[in-house]
Amino acid sequence: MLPAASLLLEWYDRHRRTLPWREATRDPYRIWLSEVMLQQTTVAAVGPRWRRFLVRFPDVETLAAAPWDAVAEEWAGLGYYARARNLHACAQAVVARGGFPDTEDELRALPGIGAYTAAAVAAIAFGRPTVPLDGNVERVTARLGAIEAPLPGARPALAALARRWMEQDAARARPSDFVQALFDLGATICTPRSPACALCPWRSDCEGFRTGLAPSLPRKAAKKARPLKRGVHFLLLDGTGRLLLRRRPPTGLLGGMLELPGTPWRETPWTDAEIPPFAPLPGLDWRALDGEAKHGFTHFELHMALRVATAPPGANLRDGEWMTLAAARAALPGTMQKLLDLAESEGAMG
DNA sequence: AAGCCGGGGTT
DNA sequence: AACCCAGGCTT
Repeated sequence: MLPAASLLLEWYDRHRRTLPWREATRDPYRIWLSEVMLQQTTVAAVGPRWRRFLVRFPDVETLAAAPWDAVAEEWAGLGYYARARNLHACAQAVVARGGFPDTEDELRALPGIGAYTAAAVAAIAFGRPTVPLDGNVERVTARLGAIEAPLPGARPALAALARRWMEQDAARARPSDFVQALFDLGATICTPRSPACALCPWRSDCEGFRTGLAPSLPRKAAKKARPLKRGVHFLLLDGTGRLLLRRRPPTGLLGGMLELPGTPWRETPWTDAEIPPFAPLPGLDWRALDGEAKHGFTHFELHMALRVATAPPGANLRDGEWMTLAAARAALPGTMQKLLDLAESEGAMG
Protein backbone atom coordinates (compact mmCIF):
# COMPACT_ATOMS: atom_id res chain seq x y z
CA MET A 1 0.00 0.00 0.00
CA LEU A 2 1.24 3.47 -0.91
CA PRO A 3 1.96 5.59 2.17
CA ALA A 4 -0.45 8.53 2.27
CA ALA A 5 1.14 11.90 1.50
CA SER A 6 -1.54 13.52 3.64
CA LEU A 7 -0.30 11.64 6.73
CA LEU A 8 3.26 12.87 6.20
CA LEU A 9 2.12 16.45 5.56
CA GLU A 10 0.04 16.46 8.75
CA TRP A 11 3.08 15.27 10.66
CA TYR A 12 5.20 17.93 8.95
CA ASP A 13 2.78 20.70 9.88
CA ARG A 14 3.23 19.78 13.54
CA HIS A 15 6.89 18.74 13.73
CA ARG A 16 8.84 20.46 10.98
CA ARG A 17 12.24 21.89 11.82
CA THR A 18 12.59 25.65 11.95
CA LEU A 19 15.46 26.46 9.60
CA PRO A 20 16.82 29.84 8.48
CA TRP A 21 15.99 29.33 4.80
CA ARG A 22 12.41 28.39 5.64
CA GLU A 23 11.53 31.90 6.78
CA ALA A 24 8.54 32.36 4.46
CA THR A 25 10.72 33.40 1.52
CA ARG A 26 10.64 31.62 -1.79
CA ASP A 27 13.44 33.75 -3.17
CA PRO A 28 15.14 31.27 -5.52
CA TYR A 29 18.52 32.88 -4.77
CA ARG A 30 18.25 32.03 -1.10
CA ILE A 31 16.87 28.55 -1.74
CA TRP A 32 19.62 27.83 -4.29
CA LEU A 33 22.33 29.10 -1.93
CA SER A 34 21.04 26.90 0.88
CA GLU A 35 20.91 23.84 -1.36
CA VAL A 36 24.47 24.30 -2.59
CA MET A 37 25.76 24.84 0.96
CA LEU A 38 23.83 21.78 2.12
CA GLN A 39 25.53 19.50 -0.42
CA GLN A 40 27.28 16.94 1.82
CA THR A 41 27.18 19.47 4.65
CA THR A 42 25.06 19.32 7.81
CA VAL A 43 22.18 21.66 8.55
CA ALA A 44 23.92 22.75 11.77
CA ALA A 45 27.07 23.79 9.91
CA VAL A 46 25.21 25.64 7.16
CA GLY A 47 22.86 27.78 9.27
CA PRO A 48 25.26 30.54 10.40
CA ARG A 49 27.25 30.42 7.16
CA TRP A 50 24.10 30.91 5.07
CA ARG A 51 23.15 34.00 7.08
CA ARG A 52 26.66 35.45 6.90
CA PHE A 53 26.90 34.85 3.14
CA LEU A 54 23.67 36.76 2.55
CA VAL A 55 24.91 39.74 4.52
CA ARG A 56 27.92 39.98 2.21
CA PHE A 57 26.16 38.90 -1.02
CA PRO A 58 22.47 39.78 -0.53
CA ASP A 59 21.36 38.99 -4.09
CA VAL A 60 22.55 37.16 -7.16
CA GLU A 61 23.69 40.35 -8.87
CA THR A 62 26.00 41.21 -5.99
CA LEU A 63 27.46 37.70 -6.00
CA ALA A 64 27.95 37.71 -9.77
CA ALA A 65 29.82 41.01 -9.64
CA ALA A 66 32.10 40.04 -6.74
CA PRO A 67 35.77 39.11 -7.28
CA TRP A 68 36.76 35.47 -6.75
CA ASP A 69 38.94 36.33 -3.74
CA ALA A 70 35.90 37.63 -1.87
CA VAL A 71 33.82 34.53 -2.63
CA ALA A 72 36.71 32.26 -1.63
CA GLU A 73 37.15 34.08 1.66
CA GLU A 74 33.43 33.82 2.40
CA TRP A 75 33.44 30.08 1.63
CA ALA A 76 36.65 29.32 3.58
CA GLY A 77 36.11 26.49 6.06
CA LEU A 78 32.99 25.09 4.38
CA GLY A 79 34.87 22.55 2.27
CA TYR A 80 34.28 21.21 -1.25
CA TYR A 81 35.59 24.43 -2.74
CA ALA A 82 34.48 23.54 -6.26
CA ARG A 83 31.04 24.43 -4.91
CA ALA A 84 32.18 28.02 -4.41
CA ARG A 85 33.69 28.22 -7.91
CA ASN A 86 30.51 26.82 -9.46
CA LEU A 87 28.35 29.03 -7.28
CA HIS A 88 30.18 32.08 -8.58
CA ALA A 89 29.92 30.91 -12.20
CA CYS A 90 26.26 30.03 -11.74
CA ALA A 91 25.45 33.48 -10.37
CA GLN A 92 27.05 35.06 -13.42
CA ALA A 93 25.11 32.77 -15.76
CA VAL A 94 21.84 33.54 -13.96
CA VAL A 95 22.41 37.29 -14.18
CA ALA A 96 23.33 36.96 -17.85
CA ARG A 97 20.05 35.19 -18.65
CA GLY A 98 17.99 37.62 -16.55
CA GLY A 99 17.13 35.48 -13.52
CA PHE A 100 16.79 31.91 -12.31
CA PRO A 101 15.01 29.45 -14.61
CA ASP A 102 11.92 27.84 -13.05
CA THR A 103 12.13 24.35 -14.56
CA GLU A 104 14.15 21.38 -13.43
CA ASP A 105 15.82 20.84 -16.82
CA GLU A 106 16.99 24.43 -17.15
CA LEU A 107 18.27 24.50 -13.58
CA ARG A 108 20.15 21.24 -14.17
CA ALA A 109 22.14 22.90 -16.97
CA LEU A 110 23.67 25.52 -14.66
CA PRO A 111 27.15 25.09 -13.07
CA GLY A 112 27.12 23.27 -9.73
CA ILE A 113 23.47 22.23 -10.10
CA GLY A 114 23.15 18.47 -10.51
CA ALA A 115 20.13 16.19 -10.45
CA TYR A 116 19.53 16.70 -6.74
CA THR A 117 19.84 20.49 -6.56
CA ALA A 118 17.82 21.02 -9.74
CA ALA A 119 14.95 19.02 -8.29
CA ALA A 120 15.26 20.66 -4.87
CA VAL A 121 15.14 24.23 -6.22
CA ALA A 122 12.38 23.35 -8.69
CA ALA A 123 10.23 21.88 -5.92
CA ILE A 124 11.01 24.23 -3.04
CA ALA A 125 11.34 27.56 -4.84
CA PHE A 126 8.98 26.95 -7.79
CA GLY A 127 6.52 24.34 -6.53
CA ARG A 128 7.32 21.76 -9.21
CA PRO A 129 6.12 18.23 -8.32
CA THR A 130 9.53 16.53 -8.36
CA VAL A 131 11.44 14.70 -5.62
CA PRO A 132 15.17 15.38 -5.08
CA LEU A 133 16.98 12.18 -4.15
CA ASP A 134 19.31 13.11 -1.28
CA GLY A 135 20.64 10.94 1.53
CA ASN A 136 17.43 11.38 3.50
CA VAL A 137 15.12 10.40 0.66
CA GLU A 138 17.36 7.46 -0.26
CA ARG A 139 17.03 6.17 3.28
CA VAL A 140 13.28 6.75 3.57
CA THR A 141 12.48 5.17 0.22
CA ALA A 142 14.80 2.18 0.75
CA ARG A 143 13.15 1.48 4.10
CA LEU A 144 9.51 2.07 3.13
CA GLY A 145 9.94 -0.26 0.16
CA ALA A 146 12.41 -2.62 1.92
CA ILE A 147 14.67 -2.27 -1.12
CA GLU A 148 17.73 -4.39 -0.38
CA ALA A 149 19.79 -3.67 -3.51
CA PRO A 150 22.88 -1.63 -2.53
CA LEU A 151 23.54 2.01 -3.44
CA PRO A 152 24.35 3.52 -5.80
CA GLY A 153 22.85 0.89 -8.08
CA ALA A 154 19.48 1.01 -6.34
CA ARG A 155 19.10 4.72 -7.05
CA PRO A 156 16.71 4.44 -10.03
CA ALA A 157 14.40 2.14 -8.05
CA LEU A 158 14.41 4.54 -5.08
CA ALA A 159 13.69 7.52 -7.34
CA ALA A 160 10.81 5.64 -9.00
CA LEU A 161 9.24 4.96 -5.61
CA ALA A 162 9.57 8.59 -4.55
CA ARG A 163 8.01 9.67 -7.83
CA ARG A 164 4.95 7.54 -7.11
CA TRP A 165 4.58 9.21 -3.73
CA MET A 166 4.64 12.65 -5.35
CA GLU A 167 1.91 11.60 -7.80
CA GLN A 168 -0.65 11.69 -5.00
CA ASP A 169 -3.01 14.69 -5.03
CA ALA A 170 -2.06 15.71 -1.49
CA ALA A 171 1.62 15.84 -2.44
CA ARG A 172 1.07 17.64 -5.75
CA ALA A 173 -0.89 20.27 -3.89
CA ARG A 174 2.15 21.08 -1.74
CA PRO A 175 5.33 19.90 -3.52
CA SER A 176 7.65 22.19 -1.57
CA ASP A 177 6.30 21.03 1.79
CA PHE A 178 6.14 17.38 0.75
CA VAL A 179 9.79 17.35 -0.28
CA GLN A 180 10.90 19.07 2.89
CA ALA A 181 8.71 16.71 4.91
CA LEU A 182 10.69 13.80 3.45
CA PHE A 183 13.91 15.57 4.46
CA ASP A 184 12.66 16.12 7.98
CA LEU A 185 11.37 12.58 8.33
CA GLY A 186 14.80 11.28 7.33
CA ALA A 187 16.64 13.74 9.57
CA THR A 188 14.59 13.36 12.76
CA ILE A 189 12.69 10.02 12.65
CA CYS A 190 14.07 7.77 9.91
CA THR A 191 17.67 8.34 11.05
CA PRO A 192 20.68 6.31 9.82
CA ARG A 193 21.00 4.34 13.05
CA SER A 194 18.31 3.62 15.62
CA PRO A 195 15.35 5.03 13.67
CA ALA A 196 12.43 6.17 15.86
CA CYS A 197 9.86 4.00 14.11
CA ALA A 198 7.43 4.31 17.03
CA LEU A 199 7.03 8.01 16.20
CA CYS A 200 6.83 7.63 12.41
CA PRO A 201 3.62 8.74 10.66
CA TRP A 202 4.28 6.17 7.90
CA ARG A 203 5.04 3.22 10.18
CA SER A 204 1.93 1.24 9.20
CA ASP A 205 2.89 1.38 5.50
CA CYS A 206 6.62 0.73 6.00
CA GLU A 207 7.83 -2.59 4.63
CA GLY A 208 11.21 -2.07 6.31
CA PHE A 209 9.53 -1.74 9.69
CA ARG A 210 7.30 -4.75 9.09
CA THR A 211 10.24 -6.99 8.15
CA GLY A 212 12.67 -5.57 10.70
CA LEU A 213 15.10 -4.56 7.93
CA ALA A 214 14.67 -0.80 8.37
CA PRO A 215 17.73 -0.08 10.57
CA SER A 216 20.04 -1.91 8.13
CA LEU A 217 18.83 -0.02 5.04
CA PRO A 218 19.87 1.37 2.69
CA ARG A 219 22.73 -1.01 1.93
CA LYS A 220 25.86 0.52 0.42
CA ALA A 221 28.93 -0.69 -1.46
CA ALA A 222 32.02 -1.10 0.72
CA LYS A 223 34.38 1.87 0.89
CA LYS A 224 38.06 1.86 0.08
CA ALA A 225 40.72 2.38 2.73
CA ARG A 226 42.30 5.85 2.80
CA PRO A 227 46.09 6.08 2.35
CA LEU A 228 48.30 8.29 4.54
CA LYS A 229 50.09 11.14 2.78
CA ARG A 230 52.70 13.51 4.17
CA GLY A 231 53.85 17.02 3.39
CA VAL A 232 56.18 19.68 4.78
CA HIS A 233 54.96 23.29 4.89
CA PHE A 234 56.68 26.59 5.49
CA LEU A 235 55.64 29.45 7.74
CA LEU A 236 57.59 32.49 6.59
CA LEU A 237 57.25 35.55 8.84
CA ASP A 238 58.27 39.09 7.92
CA GLY A 239 59.02 40.29 11.44
CA THR A 240 56.06 42.68 11.52
CA GLY A 241 53.31 40.13 12.18
CA ARG A 242 52.63 39.11 8.60
CA LEU A 243 53.10 35.70 6.97
CA LEU A 244 53.48 34.46 3.41
CA LEU A 245 50.59 32.71 1.68
CA ARG A 246 50.10 31.61 -1.90
CA ARG A 247 47.02 30.71 -3.92
CA ARG A 248 46.53 27.12 -5.07
CA PRO A 249 45.73 26.25 -8.70
CA PRO A 250 42.10 27.01 -9.63
CA THR A 251 40.97 23.38 -9.84
CA GLY A 252 41.64 20.22 -7.87
CA LEU A 253 42.14 19.79 -4.15
CA LEU A 254 41.45 23.05 -2.27
CA GLY A 255 41.33 24.65 -5.72
CA GLY A 256 41.59 28.44 -5.75
CA MET A 257 42.15 28.65 -2.01
CA LEU A 258 45.11 30.12 -0.10
CA GLU A 259 47.75 27.89 1.52
CA LEU A 260 51.07 27.94 3.30
CA PRO A 261 53.79 27.07 0.77
CA GLY A 262 54.98 23.48 1.00
CA THR A 263 56.07 20.26 -0.65
CA PRO A 264 53.62 18.13 -2.60
CA TRP A 265 51.72 15.55 -0.56
CA ARG A 266 52.78 11.94 -1.08
CA GLU A 267 52.79 8.58 0.66
CA THR A 268 56.60 8.28 0.75
CA PRO A 269 58.03 10.25 3.72
CA TRP A 270 60.15 13.28 2.86
CA THR A 271 63.87 13.27 3.67
CA ASP A 272 65.66 16.43 4.85
CA ALA A 273 67.70 16.64 1.65
CA GLU A 274 64.58 16.78 -0.56
CA ILE A 275 62.81 19.60 1.23
CA PRO A 276 64.81 22.88 0.75
CA PRO A 277 63.90 23.45 -2.94
CA PHE A 278 60.26 23.79 -1.96
CA ALA A 279 60.90 26.55 0.60
CA PRO A 280 59.72 30.02 -0.48
CA LEU A 281 63.17 31.40 0.48
CA PRO A 282 65.66 28.49 0.43
CA GLY A 283 68.69 30.08 2.08
CA LEU A 284 67.08 30.78 5.45
CA ASP A 285 67.57 29.00 8.75
CA TRP A 286 64.31 27.02 8.78
CA ARG A 287 63.40 25.70 12.21
CA ALA A 288 61.49 22.40 12.16
CA LEU A 289 58.71 22.30 14.74
CA ASP A 290 57.94 19.20 16.76
CA GLY A 291 54.63 17.57 16.08
CA GLU A 292 52.43 17.49 13.01
CA ALA A 293 49.10 18.89 11.87
CA LYS A 294 46.72 16.08 10.91
CA HIS A 295 43.78 16.43 8.56
CA GLY A 296 41.39 13.90 7.06
CA PHE A 297 40.28 14.37 3.46
CA THR A 298 37.61 12.27 1.81
CA HIS A 299 40.07 9.93 0.11
CA PHE A 300 43.33 10.23 2.08
CA GLU A 301 44.70 11.17 5.49
CA LEU A 302 47.26 14.00 5.60
CA HIS A 303 50.06 14.63 8.10
CA MET A 304 51.81 17.97 7.70
CA ALA A 305 55.13 19.01 9.27
CA LEU A 306 55.96 22.70 9.64
CA ARG A 307 59.18 24.71 9.34
CA VAL A 308 59.41 28.34 10.45
CA ALA A 309 61.73 31.21 9.51
CA THR A 310 61.77 35.01 9.41
CA ALA A 311 62.56 36.72 6.11
CA PRO A 312 65.15 39.52 5.97
CA PRO A 313 63.73 42.93 4.95
CA GLY A 314 63.35 43.32 1.21
CA ALA A 315 63.63 39.61 0.49
CA ASN A 316 62.94 38.74 -3.14
CA LEU A 317 60.10 36.20 -3.25
CA ARG A 318 59.04 34.29 -6.33
CA ASP A 319 55.32 34.18 -5.60
CA GLY A 320 52.84 34.55 -2.76
CA GLU A 321 51.51 37.44 -0.77
CA TRP A 322 52.11 38.78 2.74
CA MET A 323 49.03 38.74 4.92
CA THR A 324 48.31 39.55 8.54
CA LEU A 325 47.51 36.65 10.83
CA ALA A 326 43.91 37.86 11.11
CA ALA A 327 43.48 38.00 7.34
CA ALA A 328 45.04 34.56 6.98
CA ARG A 329 42.73 33.12 9.63
CA ALA A 330 39.75 34.57 7.77
CA ALA A 331 40.68 33.21 4.36
CA LEU A 332 42.46 29.86 4.88
CA PRO A 333 40.69 26.50 4.57
CA GLY A 334 40.57 24.30 7.67
CA THR A 335 43.52 22.20 6.53
CA MET A 336 45.82 25.21 6.67
CA GLN A 337 44.31 26.59 9.86
CA LYS A 338 45.68 23.49 11.57
CA LEU A 339 49.23 24.50 10.60
CA LEU A 340 48.71 27.89 12.22
CA ASP A 341 47.30 26.12 15.28
CA LEU A 342 50.46 24.04 15.44
CA ALA A 343 52.70 27.11 15.14
CA GLU A 344 50.83 28.96 17.86
CA SER A 345 50.89 25.98 20.22
CA GLU A 346 54.67 25.81 19.78
CA GLY A 347 55.07 29.56 20.35
CA ALA A 348 56.48 30.00 16.85
CA MET A 349 54.35 32.95 15.72
CA GLY A 350 56.69 35.49 17.32
C1' DA B 1 30.74 3.03 -12.70
C1' DA B 2 34.36 4.79 -10.13
C1' DG B 3 37.28 8.35 -8.37
C1' DC B 4 37.95 13.05 -6.80
C1' DC B 5 36.48 16.65 -3.76
C1' DG B 6 36.32 19.13 3.11
C1' DG B 7 34.85 19.50 7.26
C1' DG B 8 32.16 18.64 11.17
C1' DG B 9 28.68 16.22 13.98
C1' DT B 10 26.83 11.50 15.76
C1' DT B 11 27.12 7.17 17.45
C1' DA C 1 36.96 5.03 14.61
C1' DA C 2 33.25 4.64 11.49
C1' DC C 3 29.57 6.68 9.54
C1' DC C 4 26.99 10.29 7.70
C1' DC C 5 25.68 14.69 5.80
C1' DA C 6 19.43 18.66 1.51
C1' DG C 7 26.03 15.94 -4.00
C1' DG C 8 28.53 17.50 -8.45
C1' DC C 9 32.07 16.89 -11.77
C1' DT C 10 35.39 14.28 -14.35
C1' DT C 11 37.13 10.27 -16.57
